[in-house]
Amino acid sequence: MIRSGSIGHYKKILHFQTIRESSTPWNIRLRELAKEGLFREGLELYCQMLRSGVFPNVFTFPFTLKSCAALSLPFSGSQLHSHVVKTGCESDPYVMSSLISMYCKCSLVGNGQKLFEQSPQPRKLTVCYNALIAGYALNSQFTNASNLFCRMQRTGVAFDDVTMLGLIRICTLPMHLGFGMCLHACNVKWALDTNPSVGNCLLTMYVKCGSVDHARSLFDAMPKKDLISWNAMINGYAQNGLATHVLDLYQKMELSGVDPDAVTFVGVLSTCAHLGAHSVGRDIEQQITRKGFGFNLFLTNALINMYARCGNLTRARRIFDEMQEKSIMSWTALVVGYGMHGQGQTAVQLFDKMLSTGILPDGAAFVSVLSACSHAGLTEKGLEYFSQMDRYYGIKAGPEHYACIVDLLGRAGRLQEARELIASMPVEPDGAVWGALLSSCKIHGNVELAELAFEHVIELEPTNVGYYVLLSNIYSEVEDLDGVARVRVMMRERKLRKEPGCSYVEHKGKVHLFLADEKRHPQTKEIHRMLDGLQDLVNETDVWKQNPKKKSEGIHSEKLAIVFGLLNSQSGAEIVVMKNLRVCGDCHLFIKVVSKIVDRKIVVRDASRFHHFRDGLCSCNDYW
DNA sequence: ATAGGGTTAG
Repeated sequence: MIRSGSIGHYKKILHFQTIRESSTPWNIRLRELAKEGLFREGLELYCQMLRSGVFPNVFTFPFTLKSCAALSLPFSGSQLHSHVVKTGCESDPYVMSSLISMYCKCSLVGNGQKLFEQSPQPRKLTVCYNALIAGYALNSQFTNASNLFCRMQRTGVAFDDVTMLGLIRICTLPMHLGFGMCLHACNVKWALDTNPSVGNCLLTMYVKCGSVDHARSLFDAMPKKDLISWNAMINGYAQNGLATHVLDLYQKMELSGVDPDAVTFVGVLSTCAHLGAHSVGRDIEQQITRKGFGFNLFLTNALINMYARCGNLTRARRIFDEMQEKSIMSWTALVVGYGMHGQGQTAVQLFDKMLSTGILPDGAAFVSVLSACSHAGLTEKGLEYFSQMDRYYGIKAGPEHYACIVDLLGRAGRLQEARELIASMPVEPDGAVWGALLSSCKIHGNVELAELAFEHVIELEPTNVGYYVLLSNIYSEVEDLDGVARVRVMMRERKLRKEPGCSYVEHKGKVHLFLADEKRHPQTKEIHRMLDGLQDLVNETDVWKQNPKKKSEGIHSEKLAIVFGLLNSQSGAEIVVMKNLRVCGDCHLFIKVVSKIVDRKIVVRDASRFHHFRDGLCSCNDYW
């Protein structure tokens, strides 16, 4: 393995002027290694080349510099820079652009900039401008990049499609989307005909700005779609939480004969994780194994995440244990999994083990462990972590951490403390923070505080129907019918309709989605027949008759999903229903009784923390 | 034979 610094030892060799072996075969091998992504091997070969007394030339450095950039080894990179100077290659514009790019990718934009400015004007070719513009883009320096582009035009240096790629990349914030759309307008021809990269880059820009619809129309309009186009679109949907679109597009991709690669699977797996689509995910894993992608860190982490969120912690753990190189993503994904499935102790132990391994936690890692503590009722432990965040690790708590702690205190019944914590927050509380307080008020039946939390949460997220439903349920639990009516009026005034609640069950690699009163499912008749039968049985039981809280509910989506599960799963297997708890009404008692009657375990999992529902609801006919 | 650039996880 190459250590940064080791390249320096060979500098002396470069002084000797003897007859030398040709560098050509070495350069060719270097090119091959770079192409295969074997960057460490490439750098080792370079050292070997110097040891053998072979002189590097202008064809050598681009490959080695690329390796330093890819591995983010600025020290080795700057040593290569000195080799470039020693061998007189610095006057070569291509080597210079490689150097600029290397510095920028190692976050040393200043060095790249200095190099660029020091070089005389005639030597600054388009590639040099491109390298620096891309470097600015990589380091989110919007103004510098656009200024350099202006300067390029003033100086009369031609720009090309690669210049455009750099410029488009800086428009990933909604505030810059206007500029990006101008670039799109100017580049229609390139984007569509010549170079799919430009289209892919524009597509990603739209996705990152949240304009998925723009991205999709561009995608549909591209005549030359390559693998990366498909990946960009699939991952775009995945990042914006449009689960059905991801699976839909993935299917279309397979049909159109494009071979998915590791990047494709990362997006699809993340969607499976959010949907709890365990068997789709397992299917993907088999494909991955067949294709031999097993060693990709991104992919392995995506797999762990998928299994962990789907509740298959044994499998997630096994993949995790077998990894030779773990990243913070791997640990966090597993902590999230244990936390989600009620194994808070294990989550905490794992998090502590991560710390003892020397991995520094980041903000997201703390979110995972804090939420695990809150779900498992490990209140003190959670508060301890929270206090350590800034003190030991210098991580400032964001609203997402406060939301966890409010939830933690709230579940423990410490509502006043939760409220005081919100008041003391150095950052503005967001909807999730007040929402957590509101949910806690529902658990503990605190109407007064609920009203306060509701006022705030509605100000921040006026169109989030879930909160209205939550408050209405709080009122109805204390039989405050005026309250319920007030919420109804408020919703009507704001033209908000309660989104139909939805539930789904996974069966044989397909996700079957049900709305309340859903009649479009192919098995509707059977389902209703069985549901009616069950309801009759339920009505006869003593538990049902004696419970004052029973309600004459309508046909909840989860009832349909449960019955579908009963009809289609093996006898004895547990029925897992995913449901957006915040929007759906409850039928706990019904489930409890049915579970006794049919002697099956029925698990209802909360899927509402995933914002994927809007999408699912729109296409309730999709079974895949 | 050399350059700059597009897609990926918690």
